[in-house]
Amino acid sequence: MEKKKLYVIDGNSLLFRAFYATYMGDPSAIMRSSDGTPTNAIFAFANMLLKIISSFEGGEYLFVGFDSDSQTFRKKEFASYKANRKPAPPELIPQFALSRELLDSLGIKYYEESGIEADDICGTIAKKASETGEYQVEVFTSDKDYLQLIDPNIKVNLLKTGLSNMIPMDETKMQEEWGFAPLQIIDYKGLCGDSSDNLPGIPGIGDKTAKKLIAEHGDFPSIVKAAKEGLIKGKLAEKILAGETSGEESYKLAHILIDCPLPFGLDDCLYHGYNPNLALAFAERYGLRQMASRLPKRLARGAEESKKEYVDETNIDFSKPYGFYCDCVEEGYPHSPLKGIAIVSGYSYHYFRLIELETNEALKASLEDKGVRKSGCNVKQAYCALAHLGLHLQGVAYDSLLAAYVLDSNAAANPIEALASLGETVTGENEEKAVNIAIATLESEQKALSALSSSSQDKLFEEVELPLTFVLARMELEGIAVNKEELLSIGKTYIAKRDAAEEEVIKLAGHSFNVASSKQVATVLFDELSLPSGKKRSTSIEELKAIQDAHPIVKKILEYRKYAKLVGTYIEGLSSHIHDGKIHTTFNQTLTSTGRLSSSSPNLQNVSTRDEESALIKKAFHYEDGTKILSLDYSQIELRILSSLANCEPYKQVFALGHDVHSETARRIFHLKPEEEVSKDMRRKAKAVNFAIIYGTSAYGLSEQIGCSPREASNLISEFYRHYPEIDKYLRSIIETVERQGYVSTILNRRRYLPDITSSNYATRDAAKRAALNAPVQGSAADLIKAAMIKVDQFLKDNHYKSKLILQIHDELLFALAPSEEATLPEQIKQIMVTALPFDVKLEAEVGIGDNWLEAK
DNA sequence: GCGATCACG
DNA sequence: ACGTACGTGATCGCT
Repeated sequence: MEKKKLYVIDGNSLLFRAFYATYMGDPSAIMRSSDGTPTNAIFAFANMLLKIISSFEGGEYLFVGFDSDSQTFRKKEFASYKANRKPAPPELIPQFALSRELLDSLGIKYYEESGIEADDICGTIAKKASETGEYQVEVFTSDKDYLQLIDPNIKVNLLKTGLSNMIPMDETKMQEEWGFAPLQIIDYKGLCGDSSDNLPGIPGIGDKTAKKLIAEHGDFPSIVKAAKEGLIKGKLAEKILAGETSGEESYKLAHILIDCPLPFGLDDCLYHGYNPNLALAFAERYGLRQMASRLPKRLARGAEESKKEYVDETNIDFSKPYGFYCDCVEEGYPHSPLKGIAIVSGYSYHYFRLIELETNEALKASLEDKGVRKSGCNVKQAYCALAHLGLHLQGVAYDSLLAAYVLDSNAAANPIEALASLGETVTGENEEKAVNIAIATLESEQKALSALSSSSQDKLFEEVELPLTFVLARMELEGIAVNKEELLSIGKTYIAKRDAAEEEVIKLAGHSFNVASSKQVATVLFDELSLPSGKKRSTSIEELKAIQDAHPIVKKILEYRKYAKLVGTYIEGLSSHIHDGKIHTTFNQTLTSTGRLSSSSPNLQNVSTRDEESALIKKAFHYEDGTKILSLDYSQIELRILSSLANCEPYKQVFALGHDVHSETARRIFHLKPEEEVSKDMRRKAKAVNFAIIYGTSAYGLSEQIGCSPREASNLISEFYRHYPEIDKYLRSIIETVERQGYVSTILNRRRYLPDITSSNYATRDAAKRAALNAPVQGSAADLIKAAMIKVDQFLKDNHYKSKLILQIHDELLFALAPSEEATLPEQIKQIMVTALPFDVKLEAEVGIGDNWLEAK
């Protein structure tokens, strides 16, 4: 029989921890809501609670116990009890009341009572549950007294530092760490006391002696008895007898009550989920944006209070602002046909089916009227869907999908989850769902816009992401020309080579098997041919390259893989997306956590380019009417941005002088004299060092990359930092920032939240650190090219150029270039690109023009 | 539906 | 002692 789960939290203990974990020693720097109320402890406390309830699957019990501020029996009986305890810091005091509000808003049961302490309440609840035998109890506290509660049904999670670093203690762990049973912590406290509670214990007895005495005599009374009877000798006995009274007092005080009469039962602790309206109102009132975005939506309870009634109304006034949602056959796929459009104006709504839309001139005119303010969700898809009907969507001032993404790039990429992150629950199917998305979009608008403005992200939203969505829509609609016959003819040579390689592999193996199966490849290589395998019997490129000289089959397998990939993904994959001579990709604008775009169906951002033979695929990308391909590529964009963000003069100087950055890094880290040449190998290593810096340095990773010892790699990194100390300083400040505020920012205030930065797991936390180091650089590069795309698009439109922006590949823009514009346009676009954002470093872009994509590079 | 592999910046 | 560079998407085999 599965046991029920009960989580018991010592509220006071955790609030103190939460406060100091986010305090940083400066009262004026403390996190506050807009009205000045300190919220740092609440922020961390909420995160901890949300982490716990996010793991809930239903049927869990959760309870928080608090100290009441008035007298407790302990204080009454012992004047000195907790007398030395510093009063709570003034910034924490208002947060005690807030914590109750927080729990109410999350629907979590809590209790406090004058005269008893949190540990007695928690102890009583925990033991009550344990005694039924039906519960597994998890207690959370930083107070070691709680260890006495441990039994086969109760675990105590002791918080070490901060809130996420905790040690789960059970009977076994207790024995290992303390050398005695849970209940003996009381005897221990009687002997040693507890300085934080001002309990003296027996003066002169410390940790070691206490443990020894407990091991020899068991409990506190027996120890005193032994001393009296002369079983304990000398100075130690004297100390025990002299300190008996104070020890007795400490011993008594260390007992946690487990039988307090409480006016509620275990059933009242069953967690039923939270009311999203209450929880979001709380988060909004105190500016706790992260809390809003982290509320697990599975646990949201249907809002009890009656919502304003929306009515289905065909007669909508299309001249007033409205919300809308274009309902397509396939959600998120812009080329998918429109089924209908949901419109919400005031408290009226209507779902216009395709046929109703096509015959409603007022609605069509209004969609194209830039004077009518509209709020949508996934406006890029709407723009494309309407464009297919010949309608030019204008006047959109808000997109809830984009707003959710700007507020938190970890928020989901689809409408339902994005709206959930904005606090709107969307239900229903089909037409009803479309209407509800439009309603939720309208209802999310005010709070999302004010959240954007309070996080200084309003410009990013209004001037970058929203205008960009229309640029992307037009790029998707425009597509790129690809000649299918040429693509397939290039594919024929790949197929021939793939099949030849396959035949060879089978021959060398001595029997037929599926070469495309890595599992079967592993069997052949490692079992049948007994070739040495790296870890985990991996057959990845790196592992195979390492053993390619051991047997001729290995190179043939690599060859097979290369051509199989080209045929499967690029020849067959791409040609299936060619319609009427063009490929229309989808740019996902709300997917990546750094701010980059991604491309899918098909992905045109990963078309082969690195080796010549594979890059031939790009030859098939060309126009039939003389239109050329123009490619503009930012050079070393991430390194330039890093030098600017870090304000590193010597590094910026490399770019200002137009020097080769990898060679310059090589000169420095290998201590070359001015007249000495940079060897190819040095440059290769220096390039790897530069990348290691952007990706978050790890000496081991770098050593694997360049094939040297971790020691040497570590030296190279140190040398880099020695020459570019500002970069060292900047990267350290990034870590400090993410640890303090939980997120990092780009030049345009794009944020990346990294909740894993507080993980108790080293690898998880370390990965979060590397992501934090990379995000401002990768994200600012994304900001730059997005700003450039909007400006270039505007420029082409303003000057009636025929050339069109057709692809973005992170640091590269691809255009369909009208031959008549070849002479002047490329340079003008380049100027726009290198000045799109004011980075304090010289930016460069390489221009390439050709009849096809390969030639343009 | 997921892991392994490999394509890109 | 840990585990080992950031961000993506498509295809395949396998369960």
